[in-house]
Amino acid sequence: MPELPEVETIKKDLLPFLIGKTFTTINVYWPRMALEPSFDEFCRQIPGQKVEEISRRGKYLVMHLSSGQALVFHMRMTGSLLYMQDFDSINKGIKYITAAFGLDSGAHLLFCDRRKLGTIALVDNTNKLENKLGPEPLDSNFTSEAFKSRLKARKASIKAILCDQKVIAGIGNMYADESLFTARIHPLRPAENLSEAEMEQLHQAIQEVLLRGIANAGASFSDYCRPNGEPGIQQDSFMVAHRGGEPCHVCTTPIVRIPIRNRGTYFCPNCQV
DNA sequence: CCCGGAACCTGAAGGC
DNA sequence: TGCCTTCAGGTTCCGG
Repeated sequence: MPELPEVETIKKDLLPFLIGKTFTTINVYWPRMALEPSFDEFCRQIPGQKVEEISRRGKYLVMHLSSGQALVFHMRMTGSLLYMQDFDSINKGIKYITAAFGLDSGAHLLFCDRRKLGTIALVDNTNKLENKLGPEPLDSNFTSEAFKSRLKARKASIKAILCDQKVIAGIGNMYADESLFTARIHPLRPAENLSEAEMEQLHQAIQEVLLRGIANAGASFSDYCRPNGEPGIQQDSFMVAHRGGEPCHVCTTPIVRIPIRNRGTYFCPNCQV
């Protein structure tokens, strides 16, 4: 499930192949994924546009186009972007293609999504995106003080708060669990009850965990893969995420899985208090 | 504003 | 072997 490190990896992998290239064709096989503007306009306005820049905001991948518009991708749970030098649009055994972009280089960019929940929007500006997202956890302005102020008076569990994109952008289920393990904080603790020291530990843990995720090119537990089709290796470095029943790396206590907000949450009941 | 739960999706995994 | 149920989790919407 692509979270910040996975989307950052996709961005870095695509950059050298897409910058300066122009979309020549667009085929959308699952019309509901094209959110904005109308489906017809989406298909009409993209051909002829050059990719000038690619950025990431939270879990969103943003392609800045020559018209000044932006193409905003969200992978949700099972979406991935594949870059293919010689995709012939007939059938190469690639499954779950929901949209295919042709490029003037002859290559193709494929959006593949088993569960069809991923989305693409063609927007005039990213204001709407900015309005629903909190700060970037790896930006220099995301200070420990900024983090603390966002946890104040929040009664919900710290796990739920970490996954709230308006509090911090880009953290999802896996990296929230890893951050809480690293900071030795129990996921069910109400956010407002964390001590100053715990909030500082968690602030640092978030950055460590995300940077490691990026260095390892993301975690391929599910459908996520890099644009060249290869998996990331971060899943091998996770301490608790998706490791229910396995011994904790620190104390050997079995990792526990509980639901929080209907999300599987993994933690060490001995290390995290 | 804050919080929690349902809906959107469908392949994979597990039970019988 | 095969049918059936449950699970997976990011975002949006809705009700309290």
